[in-house]
Amino acid sequence: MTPKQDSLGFLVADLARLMRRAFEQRLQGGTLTLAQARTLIHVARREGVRQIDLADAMELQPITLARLIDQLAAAGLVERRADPADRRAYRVYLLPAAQNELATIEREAAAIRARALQGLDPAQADAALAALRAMQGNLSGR
Amino acid sequence: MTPKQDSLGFLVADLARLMRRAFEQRLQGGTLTLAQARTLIHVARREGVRQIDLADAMELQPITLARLIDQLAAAGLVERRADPADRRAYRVYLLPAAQNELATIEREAAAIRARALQGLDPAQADAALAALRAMQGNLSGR
DNA sequence: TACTTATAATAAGCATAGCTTACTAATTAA
DNA sequence: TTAATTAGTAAGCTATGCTTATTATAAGTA
Repeated sequence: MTPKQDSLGFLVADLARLMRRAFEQRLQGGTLTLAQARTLIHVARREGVRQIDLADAMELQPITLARLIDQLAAAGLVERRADPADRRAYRVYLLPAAQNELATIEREAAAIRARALQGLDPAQADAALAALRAMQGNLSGR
Repeated sequence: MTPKQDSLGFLVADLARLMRRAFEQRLQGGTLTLAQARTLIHVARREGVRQIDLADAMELQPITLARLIDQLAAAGLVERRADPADRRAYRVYLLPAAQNELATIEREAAAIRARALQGLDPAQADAALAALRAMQGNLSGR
């Protein structure tokens, strides 16, 4: 209705809420929340990573990540193995059950992505994604 | 570091978190949270609106909005006035103190926006905003 | 008119996602 | 060998939003 002149931040927050809602609806009955799914994907991308490095890559506080790993471990999707080189640290690995979940996540994410990008031509969509990544870079770190 | 091939949903969620963090840092010492600020802006845009209509416009559940209005009212920024035509309903109005807050919100939002869009040329930034709005439209309501 | 259904707001209570602060155990540096 | 740093966790808080149920009022229908 209203053209919504939300400034960037509010627009992004809005969009994140809409996407989260869509994702949760699609994963209903599934085991994972959005944050857990995101974590699982990151683990898959860098198996054997230490928690501290994963927290850094995901831009979360270590304790926040520790809880997420707890949940994934409780769900039988990942496991912690002692780091042979540092007795303080764990390394995080996927368990076999994770493959199914990863496939589901990617499928549902693709569906939402398709719906969100409806009506945008591919070049426009690519440009938008690139711009989003640039913004992410601008705001992260520091 | 990593080029981050996050799929759209995760990317947007990520960006929302980064922006929220930036906003909270900037409003530190101020009175408002992000959701409260968003609500205040919407009230300013449609003063005298009924809660149910505001909830609809903001795509929130009525109870969620009611709480936000509670908080803004407690902070002395808005007030509920009985709807003369419907004794079940309230209409929401700004109080004078809101002007200051609105100015602050817009200033800080502009600063974050500038930082996020650093390095993007204006056409690229405009295209990205348009794409975001299109996605918002695609995912909202239906 | 009387009855039923729908609507505006709220109450109670929960879930998700993240944080700060404080602690333990182990590592590294002085 | 002490001092400082680091990896992980515990406890508990905040912010944001939800579901379900309740109350009061409006509006439609028999």
